[in-house]
Amino acid sequence: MLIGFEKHDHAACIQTALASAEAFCAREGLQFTKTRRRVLELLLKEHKALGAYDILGTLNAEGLGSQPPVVYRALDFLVANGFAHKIENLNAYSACCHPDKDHSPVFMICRKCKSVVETQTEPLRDFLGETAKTADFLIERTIIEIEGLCPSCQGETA
Amino acid sequence: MLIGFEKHDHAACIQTALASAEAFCAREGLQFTKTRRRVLELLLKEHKALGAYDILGTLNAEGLGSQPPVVYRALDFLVANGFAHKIENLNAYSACCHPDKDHSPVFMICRKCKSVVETQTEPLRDFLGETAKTADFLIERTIIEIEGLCPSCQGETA
DNA sequence: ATATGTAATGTTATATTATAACATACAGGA
DNA sequence: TCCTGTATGTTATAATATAACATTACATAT
Repeated sequence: MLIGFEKHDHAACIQTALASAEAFCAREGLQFTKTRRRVLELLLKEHKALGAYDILGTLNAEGLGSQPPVVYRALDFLVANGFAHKIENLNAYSACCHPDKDHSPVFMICRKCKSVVETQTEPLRDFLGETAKTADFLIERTIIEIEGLCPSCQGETA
Repeated sequence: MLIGFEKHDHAACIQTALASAEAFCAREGLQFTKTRRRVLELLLKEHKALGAYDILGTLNAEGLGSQPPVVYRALDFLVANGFAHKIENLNAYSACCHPDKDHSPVFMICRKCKSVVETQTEPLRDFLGETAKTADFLIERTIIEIEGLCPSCQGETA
């Protein structure tokens, strides 16, 4: 299991994220329903991006829903509340690794194994803020995705 | 017409970009065919992102092709050679404003009017390079998109 | 406990974006 | 001329996403 492409205690990683989401929902009066929780669990399983229809396949097998709106609603909820992110480059979704902090994430995405590492970005944020200010542009969201090869995929053939 | 959300001589803008693409193709032995040129012209018309099917609609009306592969092939060519960029956030395409330089573009995208401004990013690039080096990640492409409201859309209702 | 309003879910259908696969044409060099 | 690589034409389908509307669950005010 990888984070920053390094091994880590992933079980703890999952528990922390779930507990954090649960606490946040309780605090904000949001419903952390069965389907929403399950989708977040699936996203947390590995540090990879999952497509909506991959997730839907699992939900369907588990009797939690078989139609696209089911998974898109759950994903919208998770993204809106900062528990997950959409990886625009892949049209796929990834659990958030830093759900507590207000942040503009930077993703490193391996084009080969689809592993996703999320890091932080204060300096870039400032720089982009300056850029936007110059153009009188109002920033609502920043998308920073780095596509390439993770350490373990660099050695392998093509 | 806008660039950096300001008025400019857009006719010149278009001519420069087309001439630059033409010269590049001549130099590299690439075929700047009728369809490829037309798609680039359409992308250059305004500093907005166009969807593949919008472009296809025009091509079809002009007898240049009616099937999706026609437009996707042209777009692939333009993107591969740096004449256009894909805006991942919109699943749409935008002409490149700086086709001569090797660059990692930064896009400011108005979610309301879909206007797109492309700027440059040396400092970010260095910073992302550092980040990637730390993680031993090999960068192949960087995607930086800022979503928000352009100056003229900020005043308007909603 | 019951009515009411809001949030969530179920379901059908369809829109939008993108590619696979294979056939044909065409240009330039051996 | 033939070969080869590039481009185009065409059919079909895959993959991603949303609209629209019906139904259910749930909190809470009465």
